[in-house]
Amino acid sequence: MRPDDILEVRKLHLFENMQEDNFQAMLNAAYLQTFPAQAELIREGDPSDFLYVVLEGTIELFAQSNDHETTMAMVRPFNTFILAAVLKDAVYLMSARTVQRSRVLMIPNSNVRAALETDSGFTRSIVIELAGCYRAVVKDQKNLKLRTTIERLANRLIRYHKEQGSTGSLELFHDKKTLASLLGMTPENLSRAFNTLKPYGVRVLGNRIELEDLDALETFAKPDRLIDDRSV
Amino acid sequence: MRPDDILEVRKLHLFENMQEDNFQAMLNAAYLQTFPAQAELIREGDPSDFLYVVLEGTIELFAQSNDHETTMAMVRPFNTFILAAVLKDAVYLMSARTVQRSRVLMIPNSNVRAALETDSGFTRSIVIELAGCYRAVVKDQKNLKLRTTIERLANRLIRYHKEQGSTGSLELFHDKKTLASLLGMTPENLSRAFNTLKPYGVRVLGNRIELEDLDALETFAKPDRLIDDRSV
DNA sequence: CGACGATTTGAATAGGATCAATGGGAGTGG
DNA sequence: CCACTCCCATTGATCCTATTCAAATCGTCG
Repeated sequence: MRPDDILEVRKLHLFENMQEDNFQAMLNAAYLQTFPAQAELIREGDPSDFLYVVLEGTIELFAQSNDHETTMAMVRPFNTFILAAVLKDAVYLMSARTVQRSRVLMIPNSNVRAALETDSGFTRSIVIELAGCYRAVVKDQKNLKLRTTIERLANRLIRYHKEQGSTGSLELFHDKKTLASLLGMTPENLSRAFNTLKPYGVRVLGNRIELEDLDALETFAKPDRLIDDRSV
Repeated sequence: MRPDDILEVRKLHLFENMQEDNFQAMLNAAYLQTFPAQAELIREGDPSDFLYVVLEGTIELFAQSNDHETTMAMVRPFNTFILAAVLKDAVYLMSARTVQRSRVLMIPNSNVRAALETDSGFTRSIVIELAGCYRAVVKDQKNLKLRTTIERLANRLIRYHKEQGSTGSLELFHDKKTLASLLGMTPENLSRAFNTLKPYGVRVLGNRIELEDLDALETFAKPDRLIDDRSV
């Protein structure tokens, strides 16, 4: 692993409270890998072997059952995925593949659990990270059960817009197909949903979306901080 | 708190790895309360103040937004709820009310976090508990996104049947209205879904459901251990 | 240029929601 | 004890959202 990579990883929330020697030991056992787009990293049902930390790129978490497939989440730097499976030493509940070329830190299962036992700073970080993951899924579920598809799209646009600096326009960092699945609808429906939002100033230019009347869109979308605020 | 209550609490997974003096300190600060049916325990959006452990009865976790309300989960003994909010010292994402008269242990927020710092056995239990909660919600979400309402009902019946000892019949421990909301459908639709399952041997007798042809039902439901098995 | 996949549009359908009305217990008060 | 009420559950009819199927368009890449 390159020295600047190490410095970068060291600064992640997950590791910042960790003792230096424990950190070194864990890093020695870990792999830093770069995957091309569309690479399958893990498959649901397999026993967990690594904790993954996304350093660059985008990872799609998805699940299948019954001949259907759905996108569960998109993981961006600098977040982890599949943490719960590692902690419980259980099988993965979701599969993961890269969307773009991505750089990923892979920490063997046993090393994570060893560090958990010996390093209380790390344990604290893990607890916070895991609690954050839990709350994210709960928000997702509220989103799914309490809103229509169009409301979900509107609120997602508002969220991405804010995350990208509220410049009046935003970039979708994944396919519309994937966005549709993430929001729990079909691609055809997503396309129609965009049309429905046109009167509220939503303009679609490929992967770039312009929000020309944020007030109107927010009035329609009724954002709810207990669903949409990632920081809550 | 009565001595036999203390013994009972001591045996919970969450506390069994805790040091005796830490356990005593925590219990001294905790409240053991009995609530009548339909009592509201917490409201979403409020800052977290207690970690709750259900000792007896049933608690409904629900959420509201946009004039709609949905049941997120039913918590039965001996599970905790609202753990993530306590750990992050954040506001609750869900509200909670009793379904039946229920006995609940309430541990103040600060005591949970103090014990987390000082007792590594407790920390380990918390991590496992939280990871379990996370995986439960992920399964719920797969259930919602990958199955139709009828499939969800069929698999839920199979699950309850197994949990209650596979005797050929099962008891719903909550209203059909609540079950409908939990499964993400309307009460009217639940009623129709039961009718649709009649050819597979599902007989409804008030709160008691008899499964007269489990094979047929399972063939229809296609249970998936990565969704339906609570132990995975 | 041609091929392929992604996106959009259109038409038909299905699944589920809503609205309305009825039946059925459980609890209440006379 | 019985009538009354209220809430839950069921049933029917209709509406609406979203899916499916089909086809056209667009853009990208070789």
